[in-house]
Amino acid sequence: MAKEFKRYLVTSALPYANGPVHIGHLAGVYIPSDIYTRYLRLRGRDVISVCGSDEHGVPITIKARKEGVSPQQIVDRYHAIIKKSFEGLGMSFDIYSRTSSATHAKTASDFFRKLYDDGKFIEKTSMQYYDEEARTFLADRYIVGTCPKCGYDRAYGDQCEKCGSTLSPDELIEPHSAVSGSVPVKRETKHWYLPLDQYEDFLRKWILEGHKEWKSNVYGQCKSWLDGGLQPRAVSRDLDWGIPVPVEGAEGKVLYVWFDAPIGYISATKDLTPGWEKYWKSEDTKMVHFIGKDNIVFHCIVFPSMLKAHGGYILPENVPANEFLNLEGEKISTSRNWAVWLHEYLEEFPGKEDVLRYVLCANAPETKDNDFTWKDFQARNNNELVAVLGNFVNRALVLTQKYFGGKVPACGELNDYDRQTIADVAAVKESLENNIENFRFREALKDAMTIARIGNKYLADTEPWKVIKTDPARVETILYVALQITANTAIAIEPFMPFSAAKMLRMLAVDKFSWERLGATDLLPAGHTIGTPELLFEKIEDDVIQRQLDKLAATKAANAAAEAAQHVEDQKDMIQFDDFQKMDIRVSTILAAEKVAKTKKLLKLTVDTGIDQRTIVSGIAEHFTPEELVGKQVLVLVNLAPRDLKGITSNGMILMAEDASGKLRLLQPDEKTNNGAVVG
RNA sequence: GGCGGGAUAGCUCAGCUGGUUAGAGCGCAUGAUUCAUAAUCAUGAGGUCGAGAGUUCAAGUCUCUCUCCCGCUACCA
Repeated sequence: MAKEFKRYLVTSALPYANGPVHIGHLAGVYIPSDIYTRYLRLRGRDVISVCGSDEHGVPITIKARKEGVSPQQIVDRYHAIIKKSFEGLGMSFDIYSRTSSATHAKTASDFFRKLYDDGKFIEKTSMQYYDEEARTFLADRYIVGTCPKCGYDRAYGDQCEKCGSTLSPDELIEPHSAVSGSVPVKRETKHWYLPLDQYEDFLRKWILEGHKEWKSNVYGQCKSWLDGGLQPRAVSRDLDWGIPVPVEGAEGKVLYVWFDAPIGYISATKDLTPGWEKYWKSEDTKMVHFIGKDNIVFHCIVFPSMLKAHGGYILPENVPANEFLNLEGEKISTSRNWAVWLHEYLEEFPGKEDVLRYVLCANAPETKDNDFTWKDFQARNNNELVAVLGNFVNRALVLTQKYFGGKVPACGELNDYDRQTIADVAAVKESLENNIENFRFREALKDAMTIARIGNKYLADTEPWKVIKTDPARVETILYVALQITANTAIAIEPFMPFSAAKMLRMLAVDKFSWERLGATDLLPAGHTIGTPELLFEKIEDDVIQRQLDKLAATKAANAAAEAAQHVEDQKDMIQFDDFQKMDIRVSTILAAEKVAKTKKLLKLTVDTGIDQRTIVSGIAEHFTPEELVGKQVLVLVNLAPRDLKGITSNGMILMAEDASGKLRLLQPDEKTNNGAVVG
């Protein structure tokens, strides 16, 4: 049932070049991808691993504008940082490319053009916001206004970063352009859509029937999308940063970043090798996409549909998406600087690349979100890498130096226990391979460590330091076996910890071992002289960990300060007394409150305004329970135009104050007052 | 709200198509040991498998309801 493949194409999600890479990216995508790739290489398979920076899209242009530099300067900066830090961690991409390259521009452009020429797109015109002053269409994120939910006055047209609500530009109060500050107008614009609905049958068959072996989070998500019905998806944008839509009359339009990014895998392969086509167009190539869970739909639904529409390309065999990694119990956030940045780690922990690789693999969010803590980092280093792996290697080598002057002793007759130990080591191979090929890297890493554990036990049980006094010949055999186990360890840890594996080879004075020899007992021939033992890993002391924790605490304090500062919003524009007089605010009493069905935030309130009893729908269900509201007096803006929410007409607005943490408070008279009392 | 994923020893996780006393690593306790970076080895104590119902001779494993966490999604003044 398992298909045979002649070659492998491994892709890793393109990091978005508006910031450096952090441990979340590594644990979710890059560490697994590198382990997989290195493993395949060791086995002598034909494999290439491609990656690169994703350098288009709106957020980069916003960041550039904020800093007063060009988008190109932004991506140049982060591309350099990311590329260098990946190298520092030992990521073994065959190529790390970028989507601002000439190859990519041509590849993506040609790809679009082919689909266009073959009539695979549908064209649609729609009304979009347009900035007349800057003469440009505005992406949702370029429209800024007041959030209708929380009142934050710098909410974007697609999302409010204060309260996290998803928005559409139409919902913003007083929308204005982030480019010029002018009030945008709606104007007609044409875009190209990929009719995903036409690929439903194909996707259903391919994924739901053909790939039941995919991870449950991936399969489930795909099923959810397919069952919900797919919609045509726009693949172009009105923007001046990106790859121009290669069609007449498409000035000012570029390819949607999610259309061009996955094509980046193809262009990277082209830059790598003239023989790129055999990796992308031969059915006997196994393509695997390593991504995070936020990317599932693009890699399982959109990109495959694009490839299918184009024709001639293979589809991914598997898309092993990981969940997310948290940091010290909180979500990693680039904007809030809540992260451990790879480039900083490499500077602060020189020579400890493998420690990070080990910890992130051992704690990878393979089945659910996980938490990275510095304390766990320290414990895994000290109790596992130092105590189990480093210690075993050290014992074996030091004993060899001590008793045999660094020469591998001859192997005498093996007893039953020796044979059993050797068999135990050999047995690890199958499990390890099986786990890696099925993307269970945590388990695979455990397997690799098992070899060192077996080694420690072997030495404890055979006690060469005692036997040397009575039976030196037996010690020769014991250390011969122990050294073979050491050599086996070096092979097994290579995909996970390449730096340490290389160091072990140096200590053993060996060039390389082939993976296929894992389990062998003649890796180091008798008489071979090994090198000088060094420590493979070092203990990490408390003060080092404390420094990292202090750093995070400082970040937290800085964020809190920034939030507090941000909270006191600028005074709004002056108004005249008459403007204020227009507002009719009354003291009212809440008579009844109930949750609006099928919503999370809405409460349907019945209030007595003194004027009448009326219904008001308010988005406060996350802050108040219906019970605690009933009987309370509040201030109500009663002459606000009615608005329908979830089919219920809301006649007015309850006035609230929001504190720095986002919590809402009711405003009420300090003493019970008659309903209908005028506020002014 | 809809959909998907997750909830198993103090911590991080395994538990395949339901079947004897629920496993591993770390931590903890006790003992052994000293070649080794006070590392190692052995033994042990820790779990009403998120809550509640149901199907079954038998459920962590199937069904339903609920709670919490994460993601996607949605006309939430």
